[in-house]
Amino acid sequence: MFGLIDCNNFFVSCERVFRPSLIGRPVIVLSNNDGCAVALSNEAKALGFKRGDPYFKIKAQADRQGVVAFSGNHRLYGDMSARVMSVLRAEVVDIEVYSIDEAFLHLDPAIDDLEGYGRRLSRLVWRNTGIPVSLGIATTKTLAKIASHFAKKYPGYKGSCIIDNDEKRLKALNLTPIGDVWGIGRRLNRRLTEQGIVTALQFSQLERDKVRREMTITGERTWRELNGDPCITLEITAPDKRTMTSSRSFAKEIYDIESLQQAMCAFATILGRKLREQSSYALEMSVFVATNRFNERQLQYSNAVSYTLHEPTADTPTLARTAMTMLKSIYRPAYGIKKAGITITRLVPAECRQPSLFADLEDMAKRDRLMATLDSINASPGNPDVVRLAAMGSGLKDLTRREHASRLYTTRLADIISINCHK
DNA sequence: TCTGGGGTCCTAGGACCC
DNA sequence: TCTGGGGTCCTAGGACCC
Repeated sequence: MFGLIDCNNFFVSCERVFRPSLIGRPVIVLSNNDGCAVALSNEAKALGFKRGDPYFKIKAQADRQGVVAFSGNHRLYGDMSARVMSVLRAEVVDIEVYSIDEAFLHLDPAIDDLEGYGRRLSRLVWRNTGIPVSLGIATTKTLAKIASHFAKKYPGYKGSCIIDNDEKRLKALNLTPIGDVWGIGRRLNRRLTEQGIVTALQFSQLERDKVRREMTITGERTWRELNGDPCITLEITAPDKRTMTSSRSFAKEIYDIESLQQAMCAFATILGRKLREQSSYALEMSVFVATNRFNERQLQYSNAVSYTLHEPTADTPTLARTAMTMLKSIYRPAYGIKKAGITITRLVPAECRQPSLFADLEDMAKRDRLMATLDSINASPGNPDVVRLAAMGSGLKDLTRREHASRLYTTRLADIISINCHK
């Protein structure tokens, strides 16, 4: 059997662990720049706020209604996620970490009371981490997803819902709008709805060949999974990333190249660290800039340039220097840049790294050692990112807005919570 | 004034090979 | 007047996910 654990309103729940007084109150977590609402508590949803709402449009109403807003604190969320996953890993046979707030599980079919087991597992995660979760159990991943929606929606399930026979399956599919099915996005939802297919049950009763023809192999897989035919497997080890991007929107339009170069250094720093984390090297890099697409009065400009490096690299200074040079070729002083970033592609694993014919191997080894040392210093919990490129200046801090940030409760010693006990 | 960031998979069509 | 057959690789665009 497959299980799908989904953390409820994950970012909001992370904030509430350290501010329990916010439990039961409307809370939202904002995207970069305090731009959009990306996570909402049930109370905030009940007030009509939606994921994706621009904060500046809802702020007045949110303030009036006592909504507490947080800037995204992704370091905290990443650490809380790791805690949740480690609790799960200790309990189940196999686990696929599917996203920051979700994991698929292989459950031992020998367990006779899966329903009770699921409830105990949900409760254990909550007890050990403070994060409330919903668990769905079924014979396929897609059905487990549906089961988890029910577990989340109806408190009666006590955190765990199981679909283990055809009667339950058909009932659940009939109650599930087609757009809520994993694999059916906005476009397909509209197309199917136009054809009168509005529930998952109706979709599952279409002719298989027709689904294959109109929705390709991915649609057919969803169809099979809904019909109880498992064809999406558990991926226990995450494959290496094939591309990586680091990009940001800025708080204000940027006209000067110095600030953009500073941002490039910050992006290169992030990508260098991520490359080294998965022991990969990048062979190609592209840099992009864009004006504010929402500002209709402004002349629009967006451009990108890409470049093949002389040899695969994961060296932050090399990435930064390259990006800054590339930036110059697309930089136009007349345009206010609202968003910029770097994408690296053609990533190769360490064992396939081929230096150029003229490479200075000693220098390469030296740079590798330097980066390893840098990573180990910056990994220290007391003070993350102490060593960085001078060209980075204050990095993205000055260029982005984060007015409602919470603390790094779990990864920075100075931010640890203190509790005052009164008699 | 203020609108996120980071990924993957699949297919069609063009380029190119023998 | 007549112009093969079979294959791979790459990329852009569209779809999806969180």
